[in-house]
Amino acid sequence: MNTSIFIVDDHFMVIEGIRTILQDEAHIDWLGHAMDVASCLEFLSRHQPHVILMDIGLPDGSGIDLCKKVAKTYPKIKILGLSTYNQQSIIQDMMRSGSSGYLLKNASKEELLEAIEAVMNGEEYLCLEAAASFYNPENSVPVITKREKEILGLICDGYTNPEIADKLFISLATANTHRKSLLAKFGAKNVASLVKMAVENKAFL
Amino acid sequence: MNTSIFIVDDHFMVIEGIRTILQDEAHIDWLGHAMDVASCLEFLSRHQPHVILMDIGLPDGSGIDLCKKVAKTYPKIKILGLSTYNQQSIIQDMMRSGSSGYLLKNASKEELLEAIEAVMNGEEYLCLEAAASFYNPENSVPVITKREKEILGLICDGYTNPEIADKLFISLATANTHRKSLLAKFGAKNVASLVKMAVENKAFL
DNA sequence: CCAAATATCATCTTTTTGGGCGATTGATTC
DNA sequence: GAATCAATCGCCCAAAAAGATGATATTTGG
Repeated sequence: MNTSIFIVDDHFMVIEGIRTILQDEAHIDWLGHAMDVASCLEFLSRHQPHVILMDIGLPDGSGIDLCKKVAKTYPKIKILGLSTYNQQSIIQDMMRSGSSGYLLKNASKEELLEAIEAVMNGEEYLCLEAAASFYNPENSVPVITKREKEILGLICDGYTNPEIADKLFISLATANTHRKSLLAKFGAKNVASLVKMAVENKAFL
Repeated sequence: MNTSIFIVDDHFMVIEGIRTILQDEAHIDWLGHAMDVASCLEFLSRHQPHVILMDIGLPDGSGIDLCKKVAKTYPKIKILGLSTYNQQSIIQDMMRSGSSGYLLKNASKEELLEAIEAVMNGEEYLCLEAAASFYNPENSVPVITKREKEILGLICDGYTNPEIADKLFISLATANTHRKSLLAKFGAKNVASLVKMAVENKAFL
C-alpha cells in the first residue's frame, strides 16, 4: 500500500524541496501542504494522511502544540518533526508530544525516506545529527520543576529576586532558593550564563 | 541575456525547493550549489554566476564572512542573503558585508524572482517580512563598539567584572564602565535581560 | 586640525547576587 | 508508612552589580 504524506511548514522553499524529493517515489502519495496550524487542522478534518511532516515554528502557534493536538485527535497519524533547530530540548518536547521522529532540514533524501519508512513500521526515527546532539551531554538541559521554569522565565525577563517574590507572592528567601537551584541545576556560575543557556535552549517555554 | 544562479546552503531540502522553483524560468540558468564555504569558493574560482543565493549558517563558517570574501574577490557577483532568521542585526551585517538583498526562507516564488530581478538591475532588495522587522524598533539592536562587543561576549559567557578586567588587562572600573554602557545602550536593567537580548540577536558575534 | 567618539580610570553608596547551611509542610511514589 | 521531592521560609555574609558623577588619554572622522 502507498504511504500518504502531508506537510505543515511555513517555508515555501522547503515544501517545494520535499515535494520534488518525494515525487519520484512511486510508493508515496503527496496529499498537499499547509502553512499554518489552522489550515493544517482544517485539512485533517477532511483527510488523514499516514504521515505528517511537521515544522516546529509555525506563524500561528508552535509545532509542539499542534503535535499534541494531532496525536490526540488522530492517534493513527505518524508525525515527523522537521526543523532547522538541532536542540535537545525541542527534540525532546516533540517526541514527548507524540511525534514518532525528528528530521533536520539539512537531512538527505535517504534520511527522509528512511524516516518515513521507519515511522510507518511503528519505529521511532531520529536523523543522525539530531541523535548525535540528543546524546551529547553538551546540549543537555537539566530537569527543572514547573515552578523553577516559571522563575527562570522571570529571571530571563530581567526580574530581580525582590520583584519575583513580589510578583509570585512568595518570600524573598524562596525566590532566592529557586534562583540558586536553577544555577546549580544548569551548572551556571551566575545569571548571565544561566540566561544564555536558557535562551539558547528555550528552557523557559 | 539569461541570469545565472548559484546557491550556497547546507539544507538539501531548500536547495531542491529553489531549484524546482527556478527551473520553470526560461531566463534563469541554474549553475549548481555548494553546501559549505570551502566548496563555494572552489566553485567560484572556476565559474562566476550573476547571482549567489547565500545562506547565513554554513557548517564551516558564517555566511557573513563568505559574503565579505566574495564581495571583495568578485565584486560583480550579486549576493542575496537567505535565512530563516528574521533578525535585524543579521540582515544589517549581511547588507554591510556586501550583499545586495535579503530573503527569508518562507519567501514566495514571486519574492524570489523579484529579488533576483532587482539585484540584477543594481537595486537592493529586502523581502517583505525582513523589511518589516528591519524597521521595527522592537528588533533593533543598538550600535555598540568593538570593545563593547568583546565585553558583551564575555558577560554572556558568565565572566564577572573582575574576571573581565583580568582577562583584558584593564581596570575593574573600566570593565564596569563598559558593562554599564552596554546596559544603557540595550536599555536593559540588569545582565539577565541584557544577555537575553544579546543571545536572541546574536549581538556579540 | 578639531570635535566627537572611544577607551580608559576613579570614588562612593545601595541593592542584588551567590554561597553555605538548616528547616517545615504537603504531595507523590514506592 | 517511609522515603523522596517540591515548594516554602529563615539567617549570615562576602562578592558583585548597579546607579551616580567626574575625569583623562587616544582614536577617528569630517
